[in-house]
Amino acid sequence: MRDTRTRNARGSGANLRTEIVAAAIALVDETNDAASLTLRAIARRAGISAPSIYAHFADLAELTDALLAESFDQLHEVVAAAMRDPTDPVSELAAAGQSYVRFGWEHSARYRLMFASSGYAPDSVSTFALVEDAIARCVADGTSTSADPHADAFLVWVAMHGMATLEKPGRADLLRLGPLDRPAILRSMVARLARLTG
Amino acid sequence: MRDTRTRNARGSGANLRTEIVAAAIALVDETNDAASLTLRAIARRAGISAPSIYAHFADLAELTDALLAESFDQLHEVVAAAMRDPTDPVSELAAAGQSYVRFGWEHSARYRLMFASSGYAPDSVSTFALVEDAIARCVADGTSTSADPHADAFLVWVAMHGMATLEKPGRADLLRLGPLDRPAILRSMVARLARLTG
DNA sequence: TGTACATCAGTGAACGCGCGTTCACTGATGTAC
DNA sequence: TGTACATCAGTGAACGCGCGTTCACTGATGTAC
Repeated sequence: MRDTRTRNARGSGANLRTEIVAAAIALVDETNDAASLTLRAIARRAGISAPSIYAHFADLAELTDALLAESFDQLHEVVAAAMRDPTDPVSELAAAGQSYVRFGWEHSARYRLMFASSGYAPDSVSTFALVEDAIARCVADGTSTSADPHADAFLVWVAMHGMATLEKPGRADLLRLGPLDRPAILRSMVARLARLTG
Repeated sequence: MRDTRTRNARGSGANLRTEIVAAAIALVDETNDAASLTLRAIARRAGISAPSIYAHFADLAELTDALLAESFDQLHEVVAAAMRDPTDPVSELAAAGQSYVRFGWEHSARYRLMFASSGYAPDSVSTFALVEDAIARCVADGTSTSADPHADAFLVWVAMHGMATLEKPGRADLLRLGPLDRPAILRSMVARLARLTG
């Protein structure tokens, strides 16, 4: 790793900042453990020496902030992308839920870190808005009887968050639930909380 | 702390085990940070030397397991106690939800630790059963139209877990939700997911 | 009843480790003359 | 066109710290004779 890296050309040293954040994300995703996010481990992963990080971040906390900001951007983009395919608002809402929960499952430690300390971060507001808009379109469509899409979007979000963090594929038998149809379970939750008809 | 402690009488050295677990719980609750759970910090908090822990636990992991087991017991007892007061099943279900979520808020770091690594631990099954029974009583009562109390209890649980970990009092303004009536929000979620009537 | 002894509930010092951070430095490269 | 120099993108060694764990020990106390 350290051997293969070639230094950035003069004037483009800022590229390393992006590489460092990417290395931190790869590290927490692969170890699936937020505790492995140390400054030295991130540097090793990025193929640089530990002090090099200080040219781009004041300290580890600032690096973590950048990781979180990038992660919220990714989550928003994943959900927004999933909502582009469907043609009706009910399917959009379902796609939002599935993609959101999938992100939580696939990046478990990172997702938990995103919501660990600060409650829901300001950066999650834009993703919340996607859900709210979808419910509003369902109401306009006649497929939701929600009287308050804003409040109901919050309920849906809480449910998505619960699925993303509580349920981990492979442990279902503990509750004698049999093989769980997770997409169906999430659809049920979203349908009831967003007051979908039919 | 170290000064005030007097050693256990001969034959009751096992008492220290309980004290160590209590110290670990106090530590994670007060710092609200699972990373502060180090063997040395726990020993300091318990007023003993670090090596003393090894008489009762093979290593830090075993101590953490004991902390988690005790915490799941506490959560179960909190929910069970809250369900003893009400006289109708709908109120029982509401009380279960409120007490569960309150536990998550009041012991935030510890609650997250409980569900961090292993998904929902086997120890949570008994608490799940409390919810399932309450829904079944609602059905028998005619106050729920649930066709599958077992599956719907899972949905309710996911919602409770989501509330317990996502929503932290004091940040509501971020989503322009105004002052949130959290008990009412939780009641809405439970009512819709458990298919309560009226 | 007195005393030697085994047992129990701990302690203090030490180890090697990875950590965040600091400091003086190095070597390539664009720029001024 | 050649060369001195400033700048940039990093590096290597070192620091003090808290950590988990090991080890030899200490001192009180119950028990056997």
